[in-house]
Amino acid sequence: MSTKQFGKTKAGTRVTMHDVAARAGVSQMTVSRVMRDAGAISPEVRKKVVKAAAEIGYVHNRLAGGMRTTTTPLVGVVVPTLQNRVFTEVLTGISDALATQGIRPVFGVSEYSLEAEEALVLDFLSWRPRGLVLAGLEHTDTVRQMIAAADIRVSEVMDMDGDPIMASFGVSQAEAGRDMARHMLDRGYRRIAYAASQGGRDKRAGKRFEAFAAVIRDAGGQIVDDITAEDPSSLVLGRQLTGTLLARSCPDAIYFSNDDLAGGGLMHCLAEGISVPKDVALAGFNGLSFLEALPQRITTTATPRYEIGRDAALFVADPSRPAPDGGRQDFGTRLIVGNTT
Amino acid sequence: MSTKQFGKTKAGTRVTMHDVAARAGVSQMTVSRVMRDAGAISPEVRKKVVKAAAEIGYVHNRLAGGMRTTTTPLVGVVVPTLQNRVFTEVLTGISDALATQGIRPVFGVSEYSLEAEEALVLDFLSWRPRGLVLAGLEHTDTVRQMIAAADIRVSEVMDMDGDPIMASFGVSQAEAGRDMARHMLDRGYRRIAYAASQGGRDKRAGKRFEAFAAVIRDAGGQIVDDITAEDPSSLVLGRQLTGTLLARSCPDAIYFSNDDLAGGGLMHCLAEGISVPKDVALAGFNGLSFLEALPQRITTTATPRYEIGRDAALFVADPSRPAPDGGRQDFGTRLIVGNTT
DNA sequence: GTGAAAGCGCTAACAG
DNA sequence: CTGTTAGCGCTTTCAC
Repeated sequence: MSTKQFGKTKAGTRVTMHDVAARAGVSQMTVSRVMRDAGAISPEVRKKVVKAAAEIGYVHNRLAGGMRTTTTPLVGVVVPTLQNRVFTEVLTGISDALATQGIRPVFGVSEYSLEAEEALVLDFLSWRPRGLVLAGLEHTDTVRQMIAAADIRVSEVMDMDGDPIMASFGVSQAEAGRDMARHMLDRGYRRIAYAASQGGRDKRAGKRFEAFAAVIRDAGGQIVDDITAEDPSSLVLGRQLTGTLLARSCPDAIYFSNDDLAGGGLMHCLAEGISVPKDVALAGFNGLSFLEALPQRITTTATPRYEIGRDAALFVADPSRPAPDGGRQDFGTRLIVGNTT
Repeated sequence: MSTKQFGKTKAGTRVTMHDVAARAGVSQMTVSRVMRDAGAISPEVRKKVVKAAAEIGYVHNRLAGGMRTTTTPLVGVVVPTLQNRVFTEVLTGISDALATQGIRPVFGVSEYSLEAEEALVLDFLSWRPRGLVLAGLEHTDTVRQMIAAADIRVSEVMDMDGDPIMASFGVSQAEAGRDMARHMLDRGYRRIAYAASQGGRDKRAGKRFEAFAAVIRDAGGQIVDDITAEDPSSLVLGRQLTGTLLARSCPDAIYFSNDDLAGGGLMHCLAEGISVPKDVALAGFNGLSFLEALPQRITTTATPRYEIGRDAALFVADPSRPAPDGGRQDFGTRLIVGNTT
C-alpha cells in the first residue's frame, strides 16, 4: 500500500508498539517479543505482528529499549585514520563481524591523538555501548578509568607489545622489526636508513623500529639515517623521503615504516634509474596487496588485518566469547621476501 | 581521586544526574542544563556541577535524552565499500564535518547491494538519527518511504545524474564520461576498450561509461572491448584486465572505471615493455593522489571527495543549513591530462 | 537563573 | 505462550 508510514503516523505522532499491538490484536509486550526475537511466540501471532508492523511502518525504537536494558547493540570504534588502508581493512573486519551479530559500529577518528581518543570514548559511553574497539595499547588514564567503571568489553587492535586492558588482537611489532633486521643482516646490509611518517605519532611503528635498530646495532650494523615526515603516509611521501635519504647518507638499505612509503621508494628508484636492490635495498611493512602489482616485489612483513578486526569485534560483540589466553591473541607476522632486498 | 568512577557507582548502580545534583547541591534539572549547554546557568553553579560530575564519573546518558526529544546526535552512513579510497575519503569528510557538530556517525557497508542498504537504513532509523548519508541515487522504494516517514534529512553523495531524495552532493558522472571521451577523440583514439570491476554493481561507473561510449560512437569511434570483473578494484586486477584486453582486441586506448585499475594497467605495460601511450593509451577516474608517484602520469578525472563528504554531512547535521539549489550541489570534475593519453 | 512535575517507549520480572 | 506492572534517566513545560 502506498500510504505506508515509517516511524510516525500521517498526523506526525510516532508509531509505537501500542499501535502495532492494537492492529494485531495482541498486547504490546507480545510485539516487543516479536521485534526482539525473544521468548517464545506462536507462529501465527508472530506473523500477525510482523504484518501489522509493516502496514503501519513501525520502526523499533532502540533508545527506549536501551534505556531499560542499560546497554545497546552498539560498539564504539576509534581508528587513528581512514587514510591508511591498514585501518580500513581492520575496520572492514570489524564491520563484517559486527554485522553478523546485529551490532552497529559508531566510529570516530583520533588522528593518532590520545586526547581525541579520550573525548571519543567519553562520547561513545553516553550511548551505553556493548563495548569498544581501540587501536593500540596506549591510552590516557581517564580512558582506562572510564572503561573500568563502565564495565564493558574492550578490544585493542594491532599491537601486542604491552599490557592490554582486557584483550589485544594483533601482532608483535617488536618481533616483526627483529625479523626484518635479521633478514637485512643476512643479506649483508649494514648501513641502514629508516623512513617514517605521521610525525612519529604511530607508536606501533616506533616500537617496530626500536626493536629493528637494536638487532642491527648488536650485529655491528648501523642506522645511518632516520627521517620522519609530519605528513601521513603515501607513495608520494615515500618517493620524497627516499630522495632525501639517498642524497644525504648513502644507505645500502632503507626500512620504511609501511608499504606506502616503501612503494614510493621503489617509484623513486625506478624514475631515477637507481637499481634495486643493487644500489639500495628497500623494505616495507604490512604486506598490502598493491605491492603485488608493482614492477618489483618489495620485501615486507605480512599482517592479517581483516582477521584482527574481525576477532577483536567478535570479542566485544559476544559476551560469551572468552578472552584470548593471557589477554592476547597474536596473529603472527610473516616475512615476505621480495626482490628488493 | 583514584576512586573516580565512570558510569556507575562502586556498588554497580548507575550514576545519574540525580547523583550529580545531590553532590553539587542543585536540582537535577540544572545538571541537565549544564550537560547540554542549554538555558542560562550562572558560572558558579556550572562550575560546581562540572566538578561534581567529574568527581563521581558521571557519563551523560543520551538514550534517555533521545527518548524525550525523539532524535539523537547520530547520523547513519552507508558506504558501498571501505576497500576503495574514494569512499574512505568521503567518509573522512563526513567524519570530520560531523565531529565539528558534535554528531557521531553510525555506519554500515552495503557491498553495493540496495537490499543491504535497505536493511541498514531500517536499523539506523531505530536510533532516531538526525539524518542519513547514502551513496548514489539508487535506492529501494522502501528506503524512500522510510525516509519520507521518518522526516529526517538525507544526503546522497557521489552522483548527480538523477533526482535526489532531498539533496545530492557529487559530480555528474555522465559529464565526466563525456569529457574523457572528447579528450580521447581529440588525441585520435578510435578503438577504445573499457575495463571495470565490482561486477557492474557500481552504478556511477556504469553511467559514466554509457555517456562516454555514446560520445565515442557518435564521433565514429568504437568500443572494441568491454570487460567487467567481479572482484573489487585493485592494482592487481587492473594489471590482469589490461593483459586480457590487449591480447584479445588490440585497443588503442583503455578507459578504466577508476584509478586503481588504470594504475594496474600502467604496471602491466611497464612490466611487459609496452609503450604508453604509443602502443596503448590509458585513462582512469578519480584523481587519487597515488597516481602522482607512478613513473608516468595517468590521465584521469579529479573529483573532490573529501569536500563532497564534508558538505553532505553538514547538510544533515545542521537543520538550519539550506538544501543546495535544485537539491543538487555539483562539485564539478576536472580532467587531468597526464602523459598516458 | 533555577526547580517540580510529567512522561517519552520500551523491557525485566513475574503472573497466569 | 501471553499479559500486567513498574520503572529506566532524561528533557519538555511551566512556575517562580
